[in-house]
Amino acid sequence: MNDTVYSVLQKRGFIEQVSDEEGLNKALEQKIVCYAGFDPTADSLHVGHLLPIMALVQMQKHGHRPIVLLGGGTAMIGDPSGKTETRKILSREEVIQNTESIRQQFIRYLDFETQDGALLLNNATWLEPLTYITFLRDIGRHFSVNKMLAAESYRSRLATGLNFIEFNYMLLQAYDFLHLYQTQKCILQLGGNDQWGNILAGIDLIRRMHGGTAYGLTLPLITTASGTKMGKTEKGAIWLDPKKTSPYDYYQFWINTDDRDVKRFLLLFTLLSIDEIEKLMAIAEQEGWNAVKRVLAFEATALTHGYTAAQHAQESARSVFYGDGFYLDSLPSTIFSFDKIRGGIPAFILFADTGLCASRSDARRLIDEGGGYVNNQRLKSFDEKINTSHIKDGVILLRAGKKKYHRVIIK
RNA sequence: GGAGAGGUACCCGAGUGGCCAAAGGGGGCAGACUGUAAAUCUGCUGGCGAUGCCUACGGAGGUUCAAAUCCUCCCCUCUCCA
Repeated sequence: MNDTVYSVLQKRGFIEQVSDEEGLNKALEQKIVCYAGFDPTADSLHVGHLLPIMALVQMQKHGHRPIVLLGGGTAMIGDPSGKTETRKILSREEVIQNTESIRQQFIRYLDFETQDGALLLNNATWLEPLTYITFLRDIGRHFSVNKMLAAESYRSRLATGLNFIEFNYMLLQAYDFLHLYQTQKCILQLGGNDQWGNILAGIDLIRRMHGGTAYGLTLPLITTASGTKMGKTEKGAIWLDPKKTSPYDYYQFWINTDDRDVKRFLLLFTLLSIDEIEKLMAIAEQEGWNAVKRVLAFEATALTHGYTAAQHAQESARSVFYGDGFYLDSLPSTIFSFDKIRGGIPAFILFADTGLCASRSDARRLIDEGGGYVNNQRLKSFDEKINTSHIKDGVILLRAGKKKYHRVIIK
């Protein structure tokens, strides 16, 4: 007997809370339609979105129909859940633009082509035409303000302040669920745990208006073993768009996973079977964690950027960390003219101009602290001149600290 | 609408005329140690070819030799009352 989706999701660590475990299990015996929403608040998805995506992937893998709901309408409002303060309201143009660029990114993960394949919808389609009075009468009357205020996502905001526009977010998300229930027979919503209240509101609305039954399942908030929110680094999010986070950096992000997180991440963010993952754990015991982290990084990169890009990233990493690392095109790089360095250019200016350092002052600091390298030779002074003698095969290899490499291509 | 409190760097938060590019903590970066891990210790953490100059304590003006600090107006947030 094959495992059901539910038990797979459970074993892999996808499940935080379920509205009605027994009922959902029963419902999952048939093919169902489920959805997860993604608000286009930026022009790319990031690693934080990966969990609901992978959950949808697992659903599709097990024969169910996933809907990707782009929040072109809800993004205009701004979800207060899990946020400590109101975020700035995006302009219409931004939302539309973001929606377009995010749309493309889902194609990698889900199959939208085959019959009954995944669907991609935008809630702006039905939210924008709503009229206020009608909405209040039809939908608004089903909501108890007392109940809403008791919801964690709002309660935590009462101290710091909650704007009325945000207060409405729950209604809109509930309405989305209702709409998908009516038009697509969608009976399950997946979402982050901070969405729990919003999801329940949808289930409730469906019951009140149609006497229908729907389910909700929330995914755990993924924090790393060291306690930080996953996928956020000081440089900002790890994006899924290769133009914003290169496949090489993406691969490096996964390689740098904390030992304690490796197994969990393999289960959540790769499609390797549970058996295979167990085997990898045995390998970690014998050969050390790096071997297994390479598998994690490769699999995760391949899912997001494709097999070839993952291979390139892996080769670059290997060459840079274990070889001389010169010929690798997937490292971040900048092209400079020969003229620029002909007369010799001070190292700190070069570091700043490539973007490897945020400013010249930053570059001076880095080099003063012994963290600046050219061709893997540590620089002694920030104004050391870099000139044509440093070019090897048309490239000067810069390095900041232990891991950040940058190629300067001289043309 | 009324009364009160407040807005300081990436975040929290001290500072109530000069010694303030602004204590302390967190975060981050670098170094050492390592396994491209974790933990620990040390240094750094606005910009500028730089023992100095410029910009910065919600915004705009003003007082002063000197303003994060005092005054005026404005904007925003919170608490209580309506």
